[in-house]
Amino acid sequence: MENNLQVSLYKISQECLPGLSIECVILGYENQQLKTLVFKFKGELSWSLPGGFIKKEEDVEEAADRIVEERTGLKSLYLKQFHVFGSKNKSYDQMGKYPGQLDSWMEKFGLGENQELKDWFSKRLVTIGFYALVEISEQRPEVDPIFESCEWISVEELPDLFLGQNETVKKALEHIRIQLHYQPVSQALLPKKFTMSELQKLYEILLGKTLVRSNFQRKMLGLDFFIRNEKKKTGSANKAPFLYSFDQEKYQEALQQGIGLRL
Amino acid sequence: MENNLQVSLYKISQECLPGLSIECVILGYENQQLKTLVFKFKGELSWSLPGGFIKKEEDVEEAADRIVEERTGLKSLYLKQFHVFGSKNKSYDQMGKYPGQLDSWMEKFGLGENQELKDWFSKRLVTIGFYALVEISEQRPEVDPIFESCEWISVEELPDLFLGQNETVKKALEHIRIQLHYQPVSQALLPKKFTMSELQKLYEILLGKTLVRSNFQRKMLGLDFFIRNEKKKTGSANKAPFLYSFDQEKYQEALQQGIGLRL
DNA sequence: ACAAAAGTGTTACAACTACACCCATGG
DNA sequence: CCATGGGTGTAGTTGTAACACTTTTGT
Repeated sequence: MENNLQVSLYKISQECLPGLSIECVILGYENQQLKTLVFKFKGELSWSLPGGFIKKEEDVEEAADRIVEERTGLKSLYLKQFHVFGSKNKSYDQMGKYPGQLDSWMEKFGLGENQELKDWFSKRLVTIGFYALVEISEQRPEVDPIFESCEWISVEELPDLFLGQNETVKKALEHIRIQLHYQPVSQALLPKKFTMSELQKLYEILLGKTLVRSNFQRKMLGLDFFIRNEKKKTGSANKAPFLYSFDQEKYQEALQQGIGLRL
Repeated sequence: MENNLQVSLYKISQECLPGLSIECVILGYENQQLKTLVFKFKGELSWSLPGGFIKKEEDVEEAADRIVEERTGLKSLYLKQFHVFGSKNKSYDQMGKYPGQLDSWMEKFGLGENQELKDWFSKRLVTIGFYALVEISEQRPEVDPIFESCEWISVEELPDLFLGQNETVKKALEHIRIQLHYQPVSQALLPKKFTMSELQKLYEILLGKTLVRSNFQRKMLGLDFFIRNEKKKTGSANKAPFLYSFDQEKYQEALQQGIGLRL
């Protein structure tokens, strides 16, 4: 195990571009909450966003795809870079609560005195932030050797992540909020078929305010890129809502122009 | 001269982060046209966006500021990263029309057989794209030793720039267009005091469509973040328009929410 | 006085808000 | 048949589009 880790890290330091990393805010939507996938370091209390490095013979966007896939086990429907974090102070040597922990960290994971690894991880990092939008129910996150576990946590209740990562999440959310009318955000976060209530809840969370149910419904359906499917059996004592899905062609076209709604 | 160039390039290769560059789309507004600053290589017909590298002890944003300042001679009012170009094929070895020109290029500029420089410039590049918005009338662009001249050229009439740079400009414009209601774009491109016509022309260019003068004026003034100043003497046979400026506080506040206008 | 551009008014129409009402479903 | 949540109707308000009208300025 420890050996495997050393080998795979060594491989990274050989195959990847130095000093340039990717960090992913993997967002999903579950139980009417926007959640992000965070990983817990082995034997520590600190949490981290999943990240990785870019192979020398790999496009940056490909790298992000690969990294998300390696972490969640499934291909993300929607992945987008949103910001470069280029503070001169950022490096893996600043992991955890205190700086200068690289030595003890390497020891803990049985990485010994490998100078190449040490050089690699003590480098200043410029990080490209991506956000991925996935449907939680479809994802089976796998856990890396250096991590103990992972968890979907509501973005409202995130613990302290190391270094700037809480800021990273915040920035990703800002970005998504602004791009809501230009990018297929709801499509990526919702299942193929969904009810108007589900769509509304998502909008409410992303916009941070409550919306009037009846008006929301008419405005959305008025946009004319939804397909009405069969009704959903809720199993509860109320009218069965219709399930809707996106009309790909019309949806994409509308996004191109920007969805001009006042919500 | 050639020696100076060699020294300064050598210095870059020593002081900067390898494989990571910055490219700037410096936009200005003049004669009712949106223009970008492009540089012409010495003795060649090809044009390039201004760019540079990030020093090891420098934030990425600082680097962008410095690079814009080095090129235009003035500090930009507004500078923002908008995209990372991470294609695995991008490198300075692909300069000009054909790949593999690095050797002849180095020879032309009297850089000789300097292996360190050659290594530096043959590396794969990941490029962070920034756009800068400046007021053209205030700028006095200076020209780098490797360039022959620079010019403000309308974004509609750009010549072929090398590699992906026409795409870079296009992407920057898309970005600005989407962010128009969330970022102080017009403030940065216009002089401190401006007329409603000037503002309208700018919007028309950014949005790519014509707007009705009278309605535009009322909608804008209705937003309530403009200050009306003295009238402008146009020197022509017509009514003198008011000069407006931005009420900083109210403008920023409105941008925070997003300016909810249908134009 | 005239041309040109700025600024204001007007009217019809579209969109949005708020709320009321009816409909379907399972207990 | 009632509680619950889905779906539609409507009146009042606000925002927008199109175009006409008035005002100001230099020639």
